[in-house]
Amino acid sequence: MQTVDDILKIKKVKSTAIRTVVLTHLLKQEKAQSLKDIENALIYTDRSSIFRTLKTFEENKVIHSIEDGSGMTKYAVCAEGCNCAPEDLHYHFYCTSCDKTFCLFDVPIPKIQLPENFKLQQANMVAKGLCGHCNK
Amino acid sequence: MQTVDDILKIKKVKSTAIRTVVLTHLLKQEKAQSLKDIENALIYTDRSSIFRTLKTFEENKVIHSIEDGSGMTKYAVCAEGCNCAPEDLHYHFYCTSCDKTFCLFDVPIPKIQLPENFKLQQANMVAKGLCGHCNK
DNA sequence: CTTAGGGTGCAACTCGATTGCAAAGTTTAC
DNA sequence: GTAAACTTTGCAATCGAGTTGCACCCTAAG
Repeated sequence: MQTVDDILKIKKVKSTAIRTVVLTHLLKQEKAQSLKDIENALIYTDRSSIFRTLKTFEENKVIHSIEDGSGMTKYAVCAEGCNCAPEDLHYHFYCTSCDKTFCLFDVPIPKIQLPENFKLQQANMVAKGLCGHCNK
Repeated sequence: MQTVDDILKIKKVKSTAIRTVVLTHLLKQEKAQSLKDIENALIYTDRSSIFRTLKTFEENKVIHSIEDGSGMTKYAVCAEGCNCAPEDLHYHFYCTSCDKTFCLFDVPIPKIQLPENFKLQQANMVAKGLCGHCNK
């Protein structure tokens, strides 16, 4: 199993205290986290440092960001081997009740037939509704 | 063909000057419009009135909103008979070059196999890339 | 040790979204 | 027709996520 430092090394991101803490936290989550979630979860709090850490991670494909329509960008660790290319996409599910966003790795995204000449670069597929926990 | 007032009547939204102007404008567009787009396009400008008009339209299923990841919510007129239910969904395509959002009415959205107990209410499917015009 | 450069903390700012409130317009009851 | 009740509108102010400027710090190279 990869350690946090392994991941950073592989993705060529210098390991620092904040980065380790943030990545460790993200790895523990089953749901995508917003900047605020992270800020609240870690006793350490400096928005901008966490923000820049997330940007760095994103640029280096350590994590990917999700616009789930909640108004806050959420972040989740990329699966091993993910290049954040269209082929690596997966659906996200946003629960309108508990305000959590899940990565649905197991649900394949079909090829989208785009109009002529359109070029797909990436996609943001978010289904909304009630998660298993809230749908009772 | 439906007039603006017909649409408002069908959707049970009282017709007012602003509403007529905003809806007329939206009907003329081939791309989804942001609040700012509308503000700029109409000589008349009061952000909050347009904003509230859009909210009213959305609540009454006259238009639907799209989070295309550009940071601004975009709005487009619902197709006739649309109830904004999962069955009425369509993909959106956001062009990263010209910053425009298109509704891809012709591309069907396959049924998404959600995890057990999850309940789909709506979805926001945005593909990003280059539109036919920018991909040259 | 000294310097260069990236990383960090703090504070300030941007900008889309949203709200409070009073004025204007509309509808309803009498 | 008129007054009361409600809705819509315009303006100004606020909110909050995201972002940036800048000074300080820490590390690695010379």
